[in-house]
Amino acid sequence: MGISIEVLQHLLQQLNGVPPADMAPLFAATRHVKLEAGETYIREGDTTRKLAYLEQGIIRAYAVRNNGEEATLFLRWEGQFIASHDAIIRQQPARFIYRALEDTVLLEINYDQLDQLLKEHPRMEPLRNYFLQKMLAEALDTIEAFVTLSPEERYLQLLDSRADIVNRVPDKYIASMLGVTPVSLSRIRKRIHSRGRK
Amino acid sequence: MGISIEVLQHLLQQLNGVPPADMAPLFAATRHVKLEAGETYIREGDTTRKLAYLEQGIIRAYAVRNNGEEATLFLRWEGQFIASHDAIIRQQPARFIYRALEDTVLLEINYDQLDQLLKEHPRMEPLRNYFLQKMLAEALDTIEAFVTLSPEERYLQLLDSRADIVNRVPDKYIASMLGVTPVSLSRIRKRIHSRGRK
DNA sequence: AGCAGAAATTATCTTTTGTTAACGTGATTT
DNA sequence: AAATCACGTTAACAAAAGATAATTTCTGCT
Repeated sequence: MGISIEVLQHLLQQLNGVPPADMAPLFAATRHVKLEAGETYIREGDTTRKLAYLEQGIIRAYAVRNNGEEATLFLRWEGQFIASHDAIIRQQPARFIYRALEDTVLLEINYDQLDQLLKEHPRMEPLRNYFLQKMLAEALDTIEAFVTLSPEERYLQLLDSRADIVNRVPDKYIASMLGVTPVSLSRIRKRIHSRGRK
Repeated sequence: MGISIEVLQHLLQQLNGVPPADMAPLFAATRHVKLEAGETYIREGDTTRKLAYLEQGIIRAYAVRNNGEEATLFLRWEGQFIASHDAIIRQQPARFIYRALEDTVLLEINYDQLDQLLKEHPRMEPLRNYFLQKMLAEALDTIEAFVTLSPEERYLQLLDSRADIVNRVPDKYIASMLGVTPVSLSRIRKRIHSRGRK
């Protein structure tokens, strides 16, 4: 089924006691976007400033390297926010590509519109803080994993915390997110299994 | 010498046209903190919510692993912001330690005070957005480097962009920030030099 | 200047990862 | 049903990194 819009509404209410009435103009500015599996949401060079809440599905953000290889930066799934970072944070064309791995439903808002809205309704600023902080916390967790854990440990951690996501996503994307090649991830899995059997 | 407070003031003015007069209460709530080289700014378990602007010096944030080893998450230097992430973002005791690598001068504000201030002066919200976005952008860059570059490439990139910082910081901290051991960084350096000579 | 401790390098050996290519397997298409 | 394609696994070898310890170099301090 996925996570309904009510969850988001509930979340926002909790944030800083923003009363539901105040949120009407916000939701009025949003729209639902449906992506098919494999469809691109944001492409390299895009300058549109989008912020979206994932109601259903998985989106993969990846960079294309000089040699043509793709490197997955992160995955986002239902209940998380996704934003065109470069455009929003740096006023710069997107360096990354955002593509749906499954059929995906987003609740999207144009960031410039949101900006305007927050100027008129400063009471809702906690919303912006909320997703910025959430994305920052996730990013710092990722960095922590890179400096404190081996690839194998990172994979085990991911399995532990998000086994459902790991099973929904092709291994090659998991591998590049962990900073290793698919071949290496395959060996890691083999090692884990052979140890588990003993 | 370091970067003076005027730079910060100037920065804030540019942010969203916050008039200087509005900033008086903000600066009234700040205080200068001086740290000696080696002094700890935030220790593991701390719950104080601090946000600081680095006027001079370098601070290292690191985690202590189960085996007692330290893993450097990041370095921050003059002109950057530093915040007790766990306390601010997650309302959670700090998992990381922040320690000055050199004599350091901070312009510090208590985050709860800032929160209060921003409620009274919503015009200054862009300040909060600014440092959140800046920290997020940096974190995403770090993640990008981890998934797209080898340790050697990450080191070269760091040398390229921040040679001054690399030279001010012991190699072992640089190494753990890059996700490798000091021994390995030493070999990387050797490889680079030997290639450079040819 | 000389000493002590920390930091960096080097050496040796083991483990892991990268690279390339071959092989199986399951899904999709025609 | 056959062919195709993408994905994961396996193999073989090269390159890099981890672990440990010895050694050298650097730094701070008295």
